[in-house]
Amino acid sequence: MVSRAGPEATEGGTERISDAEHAVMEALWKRSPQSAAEVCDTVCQERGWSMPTVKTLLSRLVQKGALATTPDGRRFLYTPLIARSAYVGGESKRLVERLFGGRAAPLFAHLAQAEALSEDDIAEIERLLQEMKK
Amino acid sequence: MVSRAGPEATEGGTERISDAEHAVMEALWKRSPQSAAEVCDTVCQERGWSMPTVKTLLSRLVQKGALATTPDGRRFLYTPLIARSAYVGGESKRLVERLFGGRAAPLFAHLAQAEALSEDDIAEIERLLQEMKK
DNA sequence: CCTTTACGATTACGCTTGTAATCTGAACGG
DNA sequence: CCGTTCAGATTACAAGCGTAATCGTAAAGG
Repeated sequence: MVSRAGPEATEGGTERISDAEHAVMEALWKRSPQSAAEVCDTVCQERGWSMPTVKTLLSRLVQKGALATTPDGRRFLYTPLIARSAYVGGESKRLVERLFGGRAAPLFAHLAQAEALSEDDIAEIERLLQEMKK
Repeated sequence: MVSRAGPEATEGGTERISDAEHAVMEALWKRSPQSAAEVCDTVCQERGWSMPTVKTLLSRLVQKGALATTPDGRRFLYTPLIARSAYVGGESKRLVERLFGGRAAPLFAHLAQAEALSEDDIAEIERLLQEMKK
């Protein structure tokens, strides 16, 4: 094939990862490489999917450049090409930008107000703040 | 009509608001009520949309129960039915859950690490923390 | 060898989203 | 009264997504 006219044929992980795809990525971030069957073991149970679904998602992620495949006998092993931290960072930034004009403090205020912060969270954040000030 | 057989026929804003729809909501959160034309004035410029697009988004939002309409002469005025803070809270929570296992501290750590926190942010967060501890 | 099986690849299909054109009916100008 | 115009409503349509069945083929077992 190779004739795919995608805008970023040769590039690393740029295209957006969907929600379902994200679940698959999580499995592979936890451990990699894994075969499709192994990924399914994890994910199919969590989300009630069937094998074909996982296959599709894996393929799409490969297409998007988010996963690499290594042949292993007659099957493939999948490995993430983008780091979890990069994904998480990107998503967080998107949210902060979309909802809080790019400022993180309002996000924090919101979480605080919504009582989405546990005691532990607060303690840890304080610790982080201390650390940052040094 | 009232015959909408959605799972939450009588409820406030439950259904998910898409990205494009969100832009429209923002315009109406900033000021409301507004007519379609007024919303378009704001949004069409920001996002390069045309009037019909805005109309569609407004309709979908009404369908979803996110906007109310008030007849005003031969047109409608649109008013948000869900508060911005509710939306923002929901989205934030979704993100924290999806990406950080529901704990906010890791999100914070991430933002800190990514240097997405300005001096001001940090100062304000400290202030908020102080307040919360009281 | 030939059949079963276990893969990845291909195809499918309905839903949502982004973006918009067209239709229809009411108001307003003459 | 009648045509023009300006609303909302209806329809459109391609792309992305969630979910999956089917196909083709290579391995593995008898």
